[in-house]
Amino acid sequence: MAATHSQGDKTPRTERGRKTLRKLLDAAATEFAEKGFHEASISGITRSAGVALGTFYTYFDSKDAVFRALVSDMSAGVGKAAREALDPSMGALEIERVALRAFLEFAAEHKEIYRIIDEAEFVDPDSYRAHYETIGSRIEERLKLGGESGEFAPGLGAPEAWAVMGMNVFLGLRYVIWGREGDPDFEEIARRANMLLTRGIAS
Amino acid sequence: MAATHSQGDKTPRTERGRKTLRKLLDAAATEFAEKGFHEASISGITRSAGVALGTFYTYFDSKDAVFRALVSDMSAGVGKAAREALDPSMGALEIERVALRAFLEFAAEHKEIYRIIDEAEFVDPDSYRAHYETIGSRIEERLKLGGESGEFAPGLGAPEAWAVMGMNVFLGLRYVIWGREGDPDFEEIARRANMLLTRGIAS
DNA sequence: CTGAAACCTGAACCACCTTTCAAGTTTGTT
DNA sequence: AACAAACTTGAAAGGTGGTTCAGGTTTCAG
Repeated sequence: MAATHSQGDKTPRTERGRKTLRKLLDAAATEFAEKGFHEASISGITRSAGVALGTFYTYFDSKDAVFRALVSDMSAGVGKAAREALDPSMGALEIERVALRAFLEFAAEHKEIYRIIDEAEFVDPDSYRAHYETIGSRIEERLKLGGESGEFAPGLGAPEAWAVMGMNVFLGLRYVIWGREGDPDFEEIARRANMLLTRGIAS
Repeated sequence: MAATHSQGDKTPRTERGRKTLRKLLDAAATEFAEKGFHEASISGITRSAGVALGTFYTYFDSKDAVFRALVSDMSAGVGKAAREALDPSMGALEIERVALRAFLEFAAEHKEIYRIIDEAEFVDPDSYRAHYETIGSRIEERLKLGGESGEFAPGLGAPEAWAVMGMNVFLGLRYVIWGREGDPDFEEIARRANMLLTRGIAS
């Protein structure tokens, strides 16, 4: 998970620096995911990264800053995972099914995301909102495209996009983060959600 | 919003005590909603309630305890609102539409809910999970009932229930909490979500 | 009326953590 | 080799805010 931290004259200039930054980011992801933003401590992060406390401030201005860097990294990661799984040659419904499965798989490999994105609601509300609005817009575009091609009903828009996004997020919460023994696998979940999109739940 | 705090020998025994407890709970709801759990302070709560700092500990064991009391109150409130809006004589699809509209309206009147429930993920994970699992089960039951009556497809279960719940929650987030000028009204949102449930999004 | 229980008060205690900084070490370039 | 810039270090400054407590006030049953 690469660090694309936009601002700050804090970019490392030597190999050693880049390695330390990486160690700090990884440690921060773990620490925040395990304890949440407020319970997490800088000293915990630096200890787990194996560097001194003061080193942290060579790379980040504050606790908030490292959290923000993490949120934008993960947000970008989700988008990337979806984009890579998709292929414009797929049918519109197929695209939605594959996107959901890719999201579930990504979440399974990065369970931290839920905690970190969710906590952004409190620590960095703008990023939180931006995260969901970006994803929502992307879904909305896909729905509109499907409408134009005749595969979807015409007139679909933001409400349907947010409905689809909410569906996906909650299925991830239940079956990935809170997954239990005997739960259906991701393929099955994606199939059933896709069925719902295809024909609804009416008989 | 009544306080049904289960445990603790902290129940007030006099009229004055009951009034103070109420003031503290109301103040806490506002304070937590405005600032979030960690930014909120006991002294802020007591100041806003018009009592001394120490008084807080006459009624609650800790900051966590008052938060937990609030979460279970609000969780109960959502359930109550849905139950009151529903009527067994309605058709299965109609029930889902009305439940969503009732939820949106309840959320509009109690915007604190989103912040407080969401933050429970970090402060009181068990309550958070219990909240969604309770609601999910209730939806699942409705879907199964609809299946038996023939109005819904047979074989609907937890995955569909969580999909519906996610849909509802995200529509609330986008159109109630983050509502913008020119957004469709709740009736319209509920109608479109219901359309999705009725026939999906395929043409 | 009266006394015990309930309730209220707010200063002080205390534990915890972010952030700073001055001094030392390493890296990479000339 | 030699030097400046980059990097590291950890003690300590500086703040915050939850929690306690001893002493005062109010309530209400008897």
